[in-house]
Amino acid sequence: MPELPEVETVRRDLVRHVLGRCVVTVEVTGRRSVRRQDPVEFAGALRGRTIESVSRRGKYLFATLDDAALLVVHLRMSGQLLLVPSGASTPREPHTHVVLGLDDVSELRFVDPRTFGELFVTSDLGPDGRPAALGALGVDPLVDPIDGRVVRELLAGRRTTLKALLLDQRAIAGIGNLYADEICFRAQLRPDRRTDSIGISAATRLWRAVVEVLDDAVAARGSTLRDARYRDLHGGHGHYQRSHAVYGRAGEACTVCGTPIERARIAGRSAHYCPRCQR
DNA sequence: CGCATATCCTGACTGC
DNA sequence: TGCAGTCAGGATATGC
Repeated sequence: MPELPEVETVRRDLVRHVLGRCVVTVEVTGRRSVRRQDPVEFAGALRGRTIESVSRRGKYLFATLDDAALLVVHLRMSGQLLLVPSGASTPREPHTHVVLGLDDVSELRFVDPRTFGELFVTSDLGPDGRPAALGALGVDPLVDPIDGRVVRELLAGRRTTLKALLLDQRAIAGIGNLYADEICFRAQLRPDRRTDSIGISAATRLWRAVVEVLDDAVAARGSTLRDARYRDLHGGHGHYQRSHAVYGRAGEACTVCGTPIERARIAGRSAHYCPRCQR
């Protein structure tokens, strides 16, 4: 499931391969993937536009068009953006819902079996330059400069579990279930630890873990799990799954102390942690 | 406020 | 082997 590192990997691939490309054709076959606006309006807003930059905040991708509108993409659970050079030769995968034909005869395809993902084009931007239609998005650990004071405010500002805080996109944007668990492990903090009980040194450790885990995962081009739901722009796998310490490892030995990794339900999600290394 | 739960959906997995 | 049932999760809405 694409989280910040996977979305960032796709963003970098897009910057490399579709920047400056003009959208020539737009085909919407999956209505659910373009559900915020009329597909005809969506197609009209894209056709003839050139992609000038690609940015990201949390798990949202934004492609800035030459008329200053934004193409917004969220992959949610199973969405993939695939760039296929010269359209006719490569058969479309099942669940291909949107196809953008580009002026270099490549195709940008949106494939999404579970149809939770979505695309839309908007010019209605808030004062922060982000689409007004999106809910509040918190700090992006790889985009926003952040100091210890901000981290302590985040932690003290709510009485909840660490896991719930990490998953709350209004607080921190980009972390999902997998990376939340890996971050807690790296920070040596239990996912069910109350945020208001985390002191200054642990808070420092936590933020270092957030940035390190996400940086490492981006360097590894993200995590592709057994279900192979995440692919990069060219259909390739990430390999950060090889570095997972806890996620998906319930019952297996902790890589540090050998204690079996436990799995519990925290904040409505499965959580994996080492009961010995994490306090 | 915080938390749980339901919703959307399909594919992978589990258990009989 | 095959089939039915369960689980997975990102964002959002709603109820307690």
